[in-house]
Amino acid sequence: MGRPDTRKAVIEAARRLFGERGYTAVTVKDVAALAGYSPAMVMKVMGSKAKLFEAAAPDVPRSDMLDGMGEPLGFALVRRILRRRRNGEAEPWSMVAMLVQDAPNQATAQAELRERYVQWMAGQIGDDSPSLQKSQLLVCAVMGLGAGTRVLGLLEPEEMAEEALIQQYGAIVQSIIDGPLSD
Amino acid sequence: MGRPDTRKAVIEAARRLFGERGYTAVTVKDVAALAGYSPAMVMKVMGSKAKLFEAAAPDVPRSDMLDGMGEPLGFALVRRILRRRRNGEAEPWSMVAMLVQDAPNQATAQAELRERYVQWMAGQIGDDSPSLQKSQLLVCAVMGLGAGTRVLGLLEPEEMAEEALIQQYGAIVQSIIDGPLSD
DNA sequence: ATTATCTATAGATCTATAGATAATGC
DNA sequence: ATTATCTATAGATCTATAGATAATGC
Repeated sequence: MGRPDTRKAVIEAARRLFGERGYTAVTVKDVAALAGYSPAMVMKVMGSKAKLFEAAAPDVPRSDMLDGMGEPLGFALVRRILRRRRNGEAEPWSMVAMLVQDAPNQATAQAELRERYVQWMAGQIGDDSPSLQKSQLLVCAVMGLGAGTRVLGLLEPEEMAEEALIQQYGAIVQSIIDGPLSD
Repeated sequence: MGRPDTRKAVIEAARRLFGERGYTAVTVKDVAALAGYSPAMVMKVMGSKAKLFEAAAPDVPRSDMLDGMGEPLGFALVRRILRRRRNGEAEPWSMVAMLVQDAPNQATAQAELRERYVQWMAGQIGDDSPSLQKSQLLVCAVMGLGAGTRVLGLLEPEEMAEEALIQQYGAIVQSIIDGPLSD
């Protein structure tokens, strides 16, 4: 039922749309159209819309932990969010909450996304024994900036210069990283 | 068409439900049931579900800026969020993003909620000339904690002691308030 | 012959409206 | 007589399935 390619294309289309609009606002028809198939085909290869959602858990922010080096992580994280805003790119951090709240199975989505984002953050810190507390605090702070800027439209460049924002909010994020916490 | 009381009861029920689940997940039938009327009555007094949503813009966090005094605002904000979690109460800060993203008219909802929350925060600071930058940064930081704890389930008491969290995240929030910014 | 894909449609919701009934005020 | 409220239902979507057709492999 469906070549592996079909399945892959469907999941990829779903990942993109769910990541942009959440679960409910995206219809099977939308996903099918983007993938270039009929809605029936999507159902056949995935079984249900809920299963499609689970298979298409949206991307963690790009693992480009490489770029922006030379700058401490806290500042780099903020800078990347503002760069995405400037370029009109999607902002994963602004969608996390909606993806959980709108998911067909909230508990599953919460566990999945929570784990994913916290672990990703721990990996970014790159300590020998990265503190889970630190990672979770960072997720809060970064998610707040993502949602504030992209969902509420706060801190637009006219209201606060990008560089000033990077310095101030970056310092906050960095202070969590440099903080004295351990598990 | 509907006594003023009816309208009030409907809006109150809607405010509660929308504040808990967002727009799409709440049906006119749900609101009607909670208010004690038929769905048709809700439609008659409000015109449409979208108009009902606009009339029922969810509450800003309780204007209990009074309590918790003796403690600086930054810590008090964090403390209140954790108290609501402990008591199983609704967390407005965790719903802001979803309310905007899921609204029938995103632009309207964004403008309305943005203004509301930023102004509320400015009022909390209580400076003679409260900085809008500060308020917006605070909204980001506080919203991040609300969403992180209540939507993603981060920083549960077993993972980080409440008081320690208040001290650390509270210090962050407070540092924004005490910071050198001005508009 | 089997697998991939589509068309057509059932069944479930949901918003919104039309028209009937019940309650209230004069 | 007018206002408040309900029942019944139209019309629009949406997910999911059944069954038909087209493509592929032997």
